[in-house]
Amino acid sequence: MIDSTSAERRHPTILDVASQAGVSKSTVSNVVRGLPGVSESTRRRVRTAIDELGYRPNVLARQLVQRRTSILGVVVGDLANPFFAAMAKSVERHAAARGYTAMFCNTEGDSESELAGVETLLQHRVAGIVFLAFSGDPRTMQEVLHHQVPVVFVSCGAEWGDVVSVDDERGGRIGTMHLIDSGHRRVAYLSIPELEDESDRARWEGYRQAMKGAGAGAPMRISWSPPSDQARIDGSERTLLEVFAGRGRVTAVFASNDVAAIALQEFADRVGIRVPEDVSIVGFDDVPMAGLARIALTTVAQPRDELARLGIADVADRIERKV
Amino acid sequence: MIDSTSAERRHPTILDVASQAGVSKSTVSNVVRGLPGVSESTRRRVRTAIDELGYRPNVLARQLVQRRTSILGVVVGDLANPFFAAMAKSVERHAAARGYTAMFCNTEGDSESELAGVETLLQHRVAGIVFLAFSGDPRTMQEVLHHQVPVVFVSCGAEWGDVVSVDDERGGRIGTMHLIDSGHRRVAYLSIPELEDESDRARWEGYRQAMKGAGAGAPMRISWSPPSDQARIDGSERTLLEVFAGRGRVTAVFASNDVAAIALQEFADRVGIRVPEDVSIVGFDDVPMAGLARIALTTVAQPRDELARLGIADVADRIERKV
DNA sequence: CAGAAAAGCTGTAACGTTCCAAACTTGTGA
DNA sequence: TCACAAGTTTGGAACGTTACAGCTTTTCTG
Repeated sequence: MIDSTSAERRHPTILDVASQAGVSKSTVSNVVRGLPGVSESTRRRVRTAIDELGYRPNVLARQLVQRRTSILGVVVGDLANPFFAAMAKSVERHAAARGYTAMFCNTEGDSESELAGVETLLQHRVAGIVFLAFSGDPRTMQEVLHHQVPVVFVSCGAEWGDVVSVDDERGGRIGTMHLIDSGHRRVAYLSIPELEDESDRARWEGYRQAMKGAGAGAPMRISWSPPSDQARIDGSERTLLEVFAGRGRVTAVFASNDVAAIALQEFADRVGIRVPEDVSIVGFDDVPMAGLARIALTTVAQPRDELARLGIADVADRIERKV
Repeated sequence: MIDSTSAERRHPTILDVASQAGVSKSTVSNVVRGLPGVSESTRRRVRTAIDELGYRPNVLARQLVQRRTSILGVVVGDLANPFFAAMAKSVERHAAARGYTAMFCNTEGDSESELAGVETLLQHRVAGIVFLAFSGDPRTMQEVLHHQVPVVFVSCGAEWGDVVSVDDERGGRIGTMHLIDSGHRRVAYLSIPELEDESDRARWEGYRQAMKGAGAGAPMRISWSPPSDQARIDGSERTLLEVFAGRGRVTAVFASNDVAAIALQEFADRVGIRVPEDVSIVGFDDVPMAGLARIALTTVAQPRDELARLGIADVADRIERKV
């Protein structure tokens, strides 16, 4: 028995509009796309039909025949990380402003998820990809290169494709110099293993240069994974603790990013090290929460919104063949 | 003249694979989708061809014929807001786990962008929509209802559609009770106008009940937009200052969300009000940064990840007609 | 007023899949 | 050896658009 009550209403198509308005689908298509060569009266008639039926063009069909979408893939490391969140927001905004829709994929810094995410994006035939984080995995690179999709790396490094980013090396130098100028000699460099990438490398380089140039102490690199369970001090933390105690202790830290800086600050609080009395911290990125009064964190600001704008402009231009 | 050097290589299609493997497109389709009824030898041959050509099925075409996508629209208020960021991340993760790709649109709390965003999602024929924020605009409602797309509101209210959310009223009551139990009588309720929604209303209701039930002072509502320029104290802040000074001053604040709580904390720092000595603050949401040691904020936790899971499960089940 | 040009409109062929009924292969038992 | 079933494989019709050549009209032009 046919159940007529649950008759599934379907999206009206361009043909429905065409017959309702008494014209051909081509004409409807022209009206929808705002092309010239349609008389004002016809245009009105079609518009009315569209409103009456609540017609919305099927982007999928459109994109299938045009062989390109208006979707931009965005690969992000961790949406919950304030830096990425702020970046993601800007990217979304600029993409929308240029007529693109953003499709995000979160990698958690894991190259498997990154690969899976990129694969999904490519299957959706995204017009371009914006990397806000990149593991460097060659498989991902292969995948992207093979599909010849315009790619831009924003604020994260790669040895291929366009890169839009602040001068990390310079930033590293500036931040470190700030500490040295404040009288510190023993300045350590702190990074989080999960977030180590090209940018980190460049910042480290800037740090090294500054230390060397100023004749300060030997460069010292700390790679530390903040524990998720903040309850107790584990082995790695005991080691960390030594760095700030005893002879030749470090008096200042240049953190590769604000997340590291904040984690360190928090660690210091926990174990009774005072900031900035016992140790000074400078971060990188200037994520929103770094500005909170109680987290007195000196930081090297990144022009996030500008980076996002440039990144989108780059892919968009290439998609639209303007370059 | 034909420029053969820049010959634009195109994505291989199912037909390319078919001829390479010497079978029909139907067979390739069956292999790709892992359907039974294909001999092992054929399956292998097709797989080889796929690898050789780097074939990736065109999701657009697939979805066009199936008349449904595996894209989930996610409407979010402000990606840079830690609460939404954390939520968005969970949503993305759970969606991916169930085979859906998330397409975000950021509304900035503006109902025009919300409408535009939803329209875009609908044009992309998303399989469902998850609202993490909703303005209540009837036009948005109309749009969604007309297209009969499964919708779920996570942690934000609406008078229609499914809602997954914590019991805001109860949360408001608990948070307020906590303050009253600590001996406070004059407890104010603080919200940020831009973030006022159904949830806020319910929390306010819980607050009111607690105040009334405990025979504490009269309910007092503060609606305050934290200034973006934190440099100087403007008019609205002068008023706010009065609340915490003089006779009958407020000794505790229940903040509608952590963003408000943190803004208030920051304000207090700036003008020299000590927390919790001079005033106690309880927030709602438990956003990641609220846990930072130096921001000693009491907060009513939201089971973010659980909410996200439930939300996704809800739409996904409905999309898949399991419900 | 013929002929040309312009304007408006339409029909058909893609786009790359899935779906499904029909057509082949085998293998089996009578 | 034949009929029949089960297991494979296939061709063609969708899906809802856009692109574009071609067909009518209408409007100029001399």
